[in-house]
Amino acid sequence: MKKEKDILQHYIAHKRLRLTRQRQFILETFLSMESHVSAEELYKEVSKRDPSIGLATVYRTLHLLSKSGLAQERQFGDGQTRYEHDFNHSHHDHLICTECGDITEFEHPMIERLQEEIADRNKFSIYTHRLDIYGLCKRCNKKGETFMPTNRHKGG
Amino acid sequence: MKKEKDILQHYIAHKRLRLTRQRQFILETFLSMESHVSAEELYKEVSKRDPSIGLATVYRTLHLLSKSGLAQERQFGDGQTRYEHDFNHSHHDHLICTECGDITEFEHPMIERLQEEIADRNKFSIYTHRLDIYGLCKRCNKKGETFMPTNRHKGG
DNA sequence: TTTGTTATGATAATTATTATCATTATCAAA
DNA sequence: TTTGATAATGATAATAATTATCATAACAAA
Repeated sequence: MKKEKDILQHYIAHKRLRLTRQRQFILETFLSMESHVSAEELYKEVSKRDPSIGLATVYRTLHLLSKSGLAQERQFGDGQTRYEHDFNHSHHDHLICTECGDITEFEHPMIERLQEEIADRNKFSIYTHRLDIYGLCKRCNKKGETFMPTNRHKGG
Repeated sequence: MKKEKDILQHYIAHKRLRLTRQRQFILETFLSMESHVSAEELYKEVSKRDPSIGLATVYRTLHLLSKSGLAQERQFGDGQTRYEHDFNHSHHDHLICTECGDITEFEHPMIERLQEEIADRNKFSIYTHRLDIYGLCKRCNKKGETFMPTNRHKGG
């Protein structure tokens, strides 16, 4: 938290912006929530403790956090942009359950390595990447055991 | 083309829907274009040769093609849903240039294999997945050579 | 303080997509 | 073939997420 505030402060100073009460409070709230929040969800939480803060400011601050490296914008296909914590979080990928919406994070260095290999081969310089695997989580797998095939993915 | 039309026909019969002039024409046009088109782009192309076809029908038909397995909906982060050809196309991933928007496809069986490994470990059954790598393509890399760092990606 | 911005909140505007609805087209059965 | 039930269409209104606008307030430096 202290560290994150420093990062924001540094970015703000660098860009000659201003560190406002709202920005600090939105950052705090963002960090206190679990990752993958939408602007609307964050706004609701922020409003609880400070109803004076507007939705537009939440959107603006989320962009600011993205640019300063504290958050990462992502779309998981439900129509709204979601924001992940992006400081002191090593890169990770996602297992997304299409049944219950549960998101599990995982890391796999070897996959990362292979991606670099591909980038090199294409003279492509990687800025970031996303690997999302969609399917049924352990629990939902169990529920539908009788009629769910176990590996419906397309061969590659 | 023949095969794709058969698939659509089969799906339509199965669901007791109707094979209309519009649906056939939209499918044809979709297949004639490069992959990763948006509804708007497809509509524009369709309109050229048949201005009577409405935008809503293009949207509806794209959903139909998705359900029948001829197209796959995807979001690449530019705000609109894009549709890929999804018949007789083996699974592939994407290198997406954040500068010029160019999308290059690639395949890497080893990465696929590692994903299955992770899924197994989490008792997760894969339905599909997406791996998108964002960065600068060969050409854009060259353009900004003087001030673009070559590997801005975060370590995993 | 004053002064010159930048940020905010309320809300209008925009954009992509979906829903509505009167009219038309399809298709199976007579 | 006609017919009749109903699915599909086109035009457009509605929705939802996000962005722009703008008058007012807050900040930071002199």
